[in-house]
Amino acid sequence: MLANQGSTAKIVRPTTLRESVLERILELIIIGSLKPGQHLVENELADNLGVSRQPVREALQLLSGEGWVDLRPGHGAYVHSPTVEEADQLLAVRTLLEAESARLAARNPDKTDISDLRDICNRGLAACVADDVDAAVAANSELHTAVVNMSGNRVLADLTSQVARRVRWYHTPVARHRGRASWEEHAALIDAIEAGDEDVAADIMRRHTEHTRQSYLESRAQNPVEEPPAPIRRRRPRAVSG
Amino acid sequence: MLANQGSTAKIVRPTTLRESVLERILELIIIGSLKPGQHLVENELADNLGVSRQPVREALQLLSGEGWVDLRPGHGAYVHSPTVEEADQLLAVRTLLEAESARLAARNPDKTDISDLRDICNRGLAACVADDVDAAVAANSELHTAVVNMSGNRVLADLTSQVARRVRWYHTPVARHRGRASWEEHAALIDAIEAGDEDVAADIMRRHTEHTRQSYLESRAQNPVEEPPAPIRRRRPRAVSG
DNA sequence: TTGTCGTCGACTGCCTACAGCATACATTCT
DNA sequence: AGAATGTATGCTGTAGGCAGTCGACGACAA
Repeated sequence: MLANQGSTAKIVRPTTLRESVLERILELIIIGSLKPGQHLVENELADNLGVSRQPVREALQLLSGEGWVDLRPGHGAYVHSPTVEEADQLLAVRTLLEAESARLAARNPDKTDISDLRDICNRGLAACVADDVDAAVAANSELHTAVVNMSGNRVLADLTSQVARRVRWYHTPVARHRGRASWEEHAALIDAIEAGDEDVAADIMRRHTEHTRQSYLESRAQNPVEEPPAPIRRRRPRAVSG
Repeated sequence: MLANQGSTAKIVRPTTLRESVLERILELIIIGSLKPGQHLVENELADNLGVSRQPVREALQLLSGEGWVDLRPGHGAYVHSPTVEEADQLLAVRTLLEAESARLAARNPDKTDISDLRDICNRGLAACVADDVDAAVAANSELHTAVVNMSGNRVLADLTSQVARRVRWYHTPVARHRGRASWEEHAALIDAIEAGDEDVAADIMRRHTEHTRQSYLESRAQNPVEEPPAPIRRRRPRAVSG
């Protein structure tokens, strides 16, 4: 189901400089060392990372493809900073995608997958009781990932991940952890998947992610971030066919 | 995410070389001059386009972000060639996204938008009757684009476009035009949107795109493409949070 | 004070060149 | 003959450098 990481290990990764630069910049963005809206000067990054500008440039291009940074031709790269509106739309789409994942997962539930889910759920609940926020967040993330992978639709999984990334949860930590109620919803979800109740599973997931969305929006309303002037992105519209 | 093209027109486009190279390569891919699975040698492209390798490289990186080409570190870029499985999954996701678009469009229908839809629909039907396949395909594309835009969710529109692009319809032209029945479905869809029938609109769109999916798959089953060895994509799994 | 112009600094975009692999072929050994 | 190894070639990855361009700041005029 999930690309088996085991076999991938066999492949010799020609771990290019560009890739490692990409990872490091990404890390800096995630931990918040590079703030949303910040201008990423190629020379600075190159110097700090001890490489030339070229790998940095290419890493930035790749990051833009994943929605982490925005490219303004002639101006350089800026850390992507989703507006409230965009975050709202992203979360709406996420709800849609994850609900479908839950539906597909329930369509042909797998015994081992289910038991994995239960393990994760138990760990998450334990972490929640122990007030270990980090562990709870990790388990939560793990669980959602497991469900989308169970859908069997890799495209769906990819898009979900992409969409979730672009929300930038880390800037509103409050929303990442809604406590015990969240885990009860998870448990109910697993039950529905195990029972093969497509509609129920989808509905639970939908409401669950909708809760998260509300949490996020409220959290963001309380901690308003100054919205930097929207970078001029030059996207060309492509027709939809069919 | 999709910049409004109207205001963009005013902005002086610092049309970089990389961007024009990107457009030209994209065109070559679309018209089929560069075939799926083909190895894109940077030097060749650079020579043919009369530029250096650098802009070509960067254009390829950007194209990889949009799913047009696959990058194999140390090997270069290859025109993306979706497997039947991937195309199937893409179309499944497209169904999901477009059905939601139709739902949202029906949630707050706009008079002028509706009349635009009808115009497009009439043109499409006329083209269909006149056996003008190109015009019919264009109208079809236009209509779907209009509906996703009516959803008011830019992220949704963007993702839909992205997903649709990755299917590569042009390699199975048969599936792009299902004739008159398709336009009757469109007409019904517009009625539902105008009436504000969310569920009906979503359902019509779902079945409509599902038809297209079936068409595509059958068409591809009849014209099997030799599947090139899957390039080793190095996707790093990212956690989903929330 | 406000609007306009010109200069300056900084950064990006692009080019050329070199180094490092990967693949394919030729060669040698068993 | 078959397998393993050496070699050659083509391509990618990276470095460094130059020119063009954008934005900011300050000077000058209304």
